[in-house]
Amino acid sequence: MAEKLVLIDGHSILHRAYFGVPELTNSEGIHTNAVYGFLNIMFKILDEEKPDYLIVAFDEHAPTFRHEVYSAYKGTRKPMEDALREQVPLIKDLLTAMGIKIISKEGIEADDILGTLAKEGEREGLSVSLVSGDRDLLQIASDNIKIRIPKTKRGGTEIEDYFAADVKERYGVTPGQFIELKALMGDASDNIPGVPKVGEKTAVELIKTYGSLENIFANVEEISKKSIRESLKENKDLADLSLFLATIKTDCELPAGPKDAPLPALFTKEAYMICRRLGLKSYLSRFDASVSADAITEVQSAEIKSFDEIFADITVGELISLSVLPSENEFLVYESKKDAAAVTDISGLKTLKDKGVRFLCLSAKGIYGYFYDEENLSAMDAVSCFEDAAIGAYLIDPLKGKYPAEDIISAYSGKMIKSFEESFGKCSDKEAYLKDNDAYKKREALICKYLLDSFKRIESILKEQNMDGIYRNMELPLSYVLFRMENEGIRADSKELAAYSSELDKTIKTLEERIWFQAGTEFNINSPKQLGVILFEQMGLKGGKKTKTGYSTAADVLEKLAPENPIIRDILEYRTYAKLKSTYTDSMASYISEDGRIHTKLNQCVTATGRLSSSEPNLQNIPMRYELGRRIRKVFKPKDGFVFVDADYSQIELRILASLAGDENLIEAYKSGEDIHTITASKVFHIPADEVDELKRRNAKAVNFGIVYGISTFGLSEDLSITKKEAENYINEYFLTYPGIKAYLDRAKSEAKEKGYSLTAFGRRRPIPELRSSNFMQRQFGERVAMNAPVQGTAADVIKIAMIRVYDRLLSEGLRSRLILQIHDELLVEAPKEEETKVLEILKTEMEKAADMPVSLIVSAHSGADLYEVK
DNA sequence: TATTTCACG
DNA sequence: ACGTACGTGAAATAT
Repeated sequence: MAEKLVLIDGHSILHRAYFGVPELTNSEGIHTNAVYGFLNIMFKILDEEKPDYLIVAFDEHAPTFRHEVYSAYKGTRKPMEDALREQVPLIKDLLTAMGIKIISKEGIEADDILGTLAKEGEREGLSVSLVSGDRDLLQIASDNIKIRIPKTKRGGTEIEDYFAADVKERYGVTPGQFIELKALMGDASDNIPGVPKVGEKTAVELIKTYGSLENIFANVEEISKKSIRESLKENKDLADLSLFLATIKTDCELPAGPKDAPLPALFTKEAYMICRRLGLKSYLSRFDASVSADAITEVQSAEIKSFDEIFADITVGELISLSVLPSENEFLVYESKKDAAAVTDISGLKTLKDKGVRFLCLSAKGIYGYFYDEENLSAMDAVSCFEDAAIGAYLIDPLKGKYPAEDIISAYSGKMIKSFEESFGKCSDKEAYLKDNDAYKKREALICKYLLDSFKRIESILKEQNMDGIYRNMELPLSYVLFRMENEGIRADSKELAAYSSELDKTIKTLEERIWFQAGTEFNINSPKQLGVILFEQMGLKGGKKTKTGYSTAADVLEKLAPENPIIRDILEYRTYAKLKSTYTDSMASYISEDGRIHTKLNQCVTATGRLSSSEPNLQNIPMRYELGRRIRKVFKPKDGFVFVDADYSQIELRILASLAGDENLIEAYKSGEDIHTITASKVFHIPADEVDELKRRNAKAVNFGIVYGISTFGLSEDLSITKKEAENYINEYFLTYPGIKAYLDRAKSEAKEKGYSLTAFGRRRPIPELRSSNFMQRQFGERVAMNAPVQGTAADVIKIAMIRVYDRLLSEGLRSRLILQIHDELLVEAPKEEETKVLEILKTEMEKAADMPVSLIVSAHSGADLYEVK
């Protein structure tokens, strides 16, 4: 086997990567998408080829990316974006740190460097792979030189490979003729003029007939089409020039040859440091443990000189270590651990708290349990000695979704902490603590020290951004309320769940048989892939490809096919039953704990808008809309002697929108107390309210909803199964009816564009980086987000305030009723029967007065004997 | 691990 | 010419 040489066209691949990978920045805000994409492509090639030699070629002067030349020529495209430009030195540094040979030379284009190296490698008996995004390089292809063109398809990188024969097959010309082809047809992006009037088709035909440019001109009189003939004769010099320009040189003087560039070790300490700084986490795992350990130790040993002095380890039970900083003894830093559940002795902690020690936590919700066994404090009082760095970091950047210590520290103190896995491998906290106690403590000490620094920074940023109030008066006390709610849980009847499950199972079996019979074969109905093949290939139903992997079999697609074949109805029904069984009966049962209750997690630092989320299990998506699923709700019951009291806001988001926008017509419509969708229909369709029929009301309702989502004609037309034209009319009429809404949405967009984020009425931020994306789709998405986030976010703020107030009132009035769930615009309380009336009043009052706005908030509350009854 | 589908607000 | 309504989480299958 011949030795292998891989050549990479540096700028071209970086350029491809930049446009192929969505915006990506590290904690310092440096763009890294192109670097990341470059590495993806490079490592894919290296893993595949395992070459013996590797060279990356760059143009000496970076900025002349092809489309910039194009812009000078045609004036239609933007100059290279800064976000791409700034990544050129980054990738060069990283490649250098990896020991990879980079060749660039004043006065020589990267194309020519690559051409020269490829031919030289071939002469030296190497098999050559030349990686570029630029098809010009195809002229270099031979039997030993493979041109590899990566394409960033959705779902990953695919590489097109061209040996000489492949070029011939694909383009019908040899690699050598490829140059002549280009000389004839020209290439705007390369400033190659070509011959006027000769386009791709003509050029291919000419080359196929005559073989070469020279031969074409020798026989130019034979050419039948007059305009082409004349143009060729007139522009021979242009053709010659184009040929010269299009030809890649293969005889340049270069500082090094292929054999001067043996594949280096790549995963060096220096490279590790750069990957870390750039936040290229997925590449860190490729580094040898010893390399990363070396790199980090260098940094950290400089920070912690005598860690025994500042580190004390309070072992609670045998599992938990808490890191304390005696030098700042008013603050104890606590990182909550998964194993924390096993803690038994909490006296040490309580003593510290009584002494006035304050606790900085990463999830305070997870540790309140060590301090409070009685409920006798208001939410605000309960959190008075706690801080939560994760909540702070979430408020500053709610898009991350996760706030581990290492990330917070690197973002707000600039220090680096090795990830747990890097330090201890794949194991639990407990295992690491036992196995390598010294290292474990040392790491805790570092986290402790830096987390405190980080939090100081977080506090000052919150203040700068006017979110200190939200942090201290809303989120922090809420974390305590959530702790109480999670603890309380909701009772679920496992017997009824099991009974319903087997009932569903019967129907599933029946439907399964029927579907298999109709399909004529047994297959997995749950597999969209198999189902797609059955429906669209075997049964010949007409379905457009909709997903990136194949046919879409989503409900809305199938719904349209329902009249075609009865199997569709059965499949849809099967899906409904299967979903109910797998998600809502079988799995729900596994979450019932010993107390007979389900303790969902109410996540406070997950959503981009400020809403809560619920998981393990998700109790915010228990079926409701259809009777079949809704029946599941009967298994959720209050404990004996109690009832459920449930209260929900009526159209909170639309009311908030009306208020934020200050639209007089919509505000007035709400003040009238009449049905808002009917009023809207009446105004939009210019008919009296009593002539609004079911359909018109439904359409108006859809527009109302659409507006809140950041309406698009497409979305509305899909939702209502109407044409885009009709949808557009609806929207236009809507905006004429409520001009204040239109003005507000425009303002929301432009302000968010200017600032880079949107704000709720309470000052919560949502950054919208998509608004500055170079991708049209992304920008459009950003605009919808800018319209929706203030509305959804303000609603989230309002109910959070309500939750704290409801919690406090239940407590201050000495009631035994407890908040147990929040479902975005709805609160559920478990109340002793005798407190039912009182709780109905408390919920309605506290929720309605949680915010005072031009359109008042209306809450309807009901009680019932199970979750089915209360709604 | 990613994708598809679908439950909710 | 694209390919879309906003916000979630979970299960199942495919990779």
